[in-house]
Amino acid sequence: MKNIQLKKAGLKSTLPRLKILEVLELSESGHFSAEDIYRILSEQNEDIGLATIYRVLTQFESAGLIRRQHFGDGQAKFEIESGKHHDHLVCVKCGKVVEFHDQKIEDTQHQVAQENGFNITDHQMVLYGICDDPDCSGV
Amino acid sequence: MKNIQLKKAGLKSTLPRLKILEVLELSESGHFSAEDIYRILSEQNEDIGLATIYRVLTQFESAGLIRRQHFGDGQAKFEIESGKHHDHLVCVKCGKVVEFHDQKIEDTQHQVAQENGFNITDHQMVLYGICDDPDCSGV
DNA sequence: CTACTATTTGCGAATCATTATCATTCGCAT
DNA sequence: ATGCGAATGATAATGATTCGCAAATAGTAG
Repeated sequence: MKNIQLKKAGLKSTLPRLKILEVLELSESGHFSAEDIYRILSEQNEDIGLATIYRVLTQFESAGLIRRQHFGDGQAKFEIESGKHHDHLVCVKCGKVVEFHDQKIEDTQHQVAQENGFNITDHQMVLYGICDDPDCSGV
Repeated sequence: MKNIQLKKAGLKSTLPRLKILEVLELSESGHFSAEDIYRILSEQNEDIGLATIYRVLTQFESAGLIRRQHFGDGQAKFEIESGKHHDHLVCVKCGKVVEFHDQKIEDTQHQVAQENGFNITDHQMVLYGICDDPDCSGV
């Protein structure tokens, strides 16, 4: 279970860490801000301090359990590290986030980096737009 | 000159605006934080308040004179809107920023968005890596 | 099971980038 | 030169995130 995951990551199994991991893993949508997690846990009557959430998220990130994303609004979003690299489409109206992967783009990115003498360590691509949910494009 | 540019943008020609535009246009590197601009102007003994710089940058952005970029460090970077769309390579060691453009990637992005029912309004792609400056990859 | 020590947590204060407030100053048409 | 609305500067306020430190806890040794 989750306590094993934490052990592997070199982190003591504590209630806050288990609960936070649970929230991150449970959802489909999967892109949470620290504040989101704080709110969700509060609703479950788990009184975990916001500072702890930030600390734990940073530890999870270092341990490679999660990834930190920036979508242009002020706050960082966190998602489980699935191992499968992907990029994001973000709806600027409703905030919906869709993941996608395109090998052609990935390959080209590396090629471009090489041409410019860069050794790529990471990259981020976010496409902003309006999604086709009736609530969005419909209005 | 620059005061014409400001007029066209519907902005009064004032000293702070002229000076800020000057800084943005003068440099090669071309990616400044508000703080950078504040520091540069201070060194020229132009005592322009930081609040004004933020305000003016926001106005320039709305007017389409400049673009706001987020490179993952906390602060926004601003660059002159050249009209030619491009993306960025950022050196995580020395902070060097290189611009590039690849039509193949652009086309694919639109295609991906379409497949997912998104109507793209904007996008951002940043490749992070280590550049080939001796100071960087060499050390 | 109990005691011990190093970690971890919680709380509030601190920090950083950015924005808002508001009195003063400035640009520009009269 | 005058007047008025827009722009500026200094500072307080905000939102996200981090720090500092005392109190609570996990994992371990006995």
